[in-house]
Amino acid sequence: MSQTTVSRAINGFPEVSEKTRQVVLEAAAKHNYKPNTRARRLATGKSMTIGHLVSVSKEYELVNPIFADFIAGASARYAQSGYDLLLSLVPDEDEFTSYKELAARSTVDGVVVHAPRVDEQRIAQLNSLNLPFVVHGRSSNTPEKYNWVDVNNERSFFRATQLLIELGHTTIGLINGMAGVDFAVRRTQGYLRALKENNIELANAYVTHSEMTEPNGYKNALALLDLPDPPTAIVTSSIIMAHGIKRALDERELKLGRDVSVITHDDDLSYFRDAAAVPVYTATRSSVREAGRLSADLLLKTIADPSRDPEGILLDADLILGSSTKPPRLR
Amino acid sequence: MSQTTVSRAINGFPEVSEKTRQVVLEAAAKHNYKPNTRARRLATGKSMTIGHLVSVSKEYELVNPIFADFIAGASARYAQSGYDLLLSLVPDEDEFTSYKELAARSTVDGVVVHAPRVDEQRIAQLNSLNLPFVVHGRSSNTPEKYNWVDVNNERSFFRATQLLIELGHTTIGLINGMAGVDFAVRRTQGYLRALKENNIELANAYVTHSEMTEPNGYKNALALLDLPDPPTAIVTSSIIMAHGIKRALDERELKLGRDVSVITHDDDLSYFRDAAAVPVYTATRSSVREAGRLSADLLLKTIADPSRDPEGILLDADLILGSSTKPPRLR
DNA sequence: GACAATATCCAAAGCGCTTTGATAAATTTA
DNA sequence: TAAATTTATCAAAGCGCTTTGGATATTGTC
Repeated sequence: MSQTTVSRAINGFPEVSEKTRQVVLEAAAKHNYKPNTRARRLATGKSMTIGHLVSVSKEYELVNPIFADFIAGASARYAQSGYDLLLSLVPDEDEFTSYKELAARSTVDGVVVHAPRVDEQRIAQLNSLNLPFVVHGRSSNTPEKYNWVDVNNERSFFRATQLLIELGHTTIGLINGMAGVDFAVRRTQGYLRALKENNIELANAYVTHSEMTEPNGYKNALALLDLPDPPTAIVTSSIIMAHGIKRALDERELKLGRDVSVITHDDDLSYFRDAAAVPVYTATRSSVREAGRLSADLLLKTIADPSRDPEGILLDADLILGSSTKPPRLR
Repeated sequence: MSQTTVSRAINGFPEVSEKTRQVVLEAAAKHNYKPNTRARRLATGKSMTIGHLVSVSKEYELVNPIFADFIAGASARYAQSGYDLLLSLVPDEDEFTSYKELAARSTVDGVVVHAPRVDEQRIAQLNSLNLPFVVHGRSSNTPEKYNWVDVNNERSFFRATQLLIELGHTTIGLINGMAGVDFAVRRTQGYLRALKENNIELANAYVTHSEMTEPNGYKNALALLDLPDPPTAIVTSSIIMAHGIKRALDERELKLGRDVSVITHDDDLSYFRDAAAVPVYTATRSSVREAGRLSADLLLKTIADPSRDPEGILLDADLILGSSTKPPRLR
């Protein structure tokens, strides 16, 4: 039997009779034969691989735990379509070089861009490389067209802040992610808009920016509590920071909700699912795993049809009421 | 200039003169030429890829956040040696099938096995596939030889429990990971040995097993606190669970340390680094990122020389004193 | 039953590199 | 200066598939 027939039988082409196909498949099963990945990729000219480059800052050396859930969502879709997932942690200064290499060597058929900044260089660069990509998040100051999947950060944080104001809070802190990262900027905008619409003016010191770690949540909460007029409510960008905030409140013998209200953004991470009937934290919730799925779908569609117009998918976070928000105590 | 010369110039073979090499390299740089990954892999017969299969249980759908840090450690080493990292989340019932496929198609040159069970089937299976691998963890009941990198879990939890006993605690709970997973079993053994050596007998109810999530830490802590004779100290397997335990203590208006002592295992996750001068939690600490690095080194060595005898690397966790452990209060 | 149409199958080319074995040029040795 | 080495380069084979363009066998049509 010829190689051609075997190849067609295995890959489901119609040119081969059902009978022959069965014979081939049985023989393949018997010898545990599977077409060699490397040869197949060379012959087809496709890498059948999606790259996820996660940039790691030299100073911080952090790996954002939301990647685990995002990738879990994406990975399932890739598997369904026969794609592999290539994960690479690169020092952030090497990031574009890495993309260029992936493209030049054609190691991957597409990439996902994580944590875009407000003025994200990578997007124009990737467009010029002609490598299909999807951005998880958006980049406010980037005129280019590109595929993206994002949460409505501005609106979410507007609503969160608005809710606190409606409860009677007027001194509200924001413990946000790193300055310059797009989602953090949009969240600050939403927070500021709510204050403004309610004629509340607050000093810049009520907003902090840092990597979203537990220790940073703690440290920044203490800083806010040490202000001359400490906030009675705090909005924060991550449930991990919320845990740090909680620790700061404990240390100051303040009770979450009663003494200080907290609203957090909740990515619905599998290890921190706040799924009680009444959640611990009032939260703007949006599953990052779902975002991973959608990003993967979008990328696979773009790879299948590269002439496709870039698309943006905007997810709306739910505002979930928990027990961490109450009206402010009278002073 | 012939293909041969170009190939040799780029890959640093000595058969080409320095002058020619420079000419080639300059031309390559000018046209941004990089050898095609697919073609190179087919020609060399190597995939230059390491697979990490993370099994995801259908019921839980959890992604252990320690993978993020483990992989961060491993990824750096792979990059140094020119290897790519293939990440695949597979439903646990399909796991062996996935390994078999990777081997048959020779998609990867080696794999890392995560979260081995006490009686881990995958090890014998992988040995039979002749696919180089390293286990992160060990498998107590597996007679096979294999490469592994593990923490001294038994000893760590023995020391942790011993410390609590020395402080005067006699009723000590253990909030552990899933039953059957090797590290959890060894930790229970260490805990039980310390109790036994100090002639302390406790009912089975003082040990709980579950996925290491925050909500499970909370739930299991409440269960322990509801026992007729509640523990004055708790040992737990993850800093994420420790946060859940803390929440349970808050709810019961018990103070961490003063009312209930807690010792946790601390993987030194980048988002939960407990690095204050006096850490919040007394902990058995061992960097999972370092484990990732060591696993990668071991795997790459094995791939380079497949006849190499399997090696085991045993890391000792540090016992770090924090402020979550105090002598028990008098009742 | 002759011819067209269709269903099956196959030989060979090609994917873009690495590597082997050979040749030509430069250098050393006698 | 001729022969023996060494150095520098190249032509061609091959990695294990997919795919193209034919060839052959089968079926259908009038």
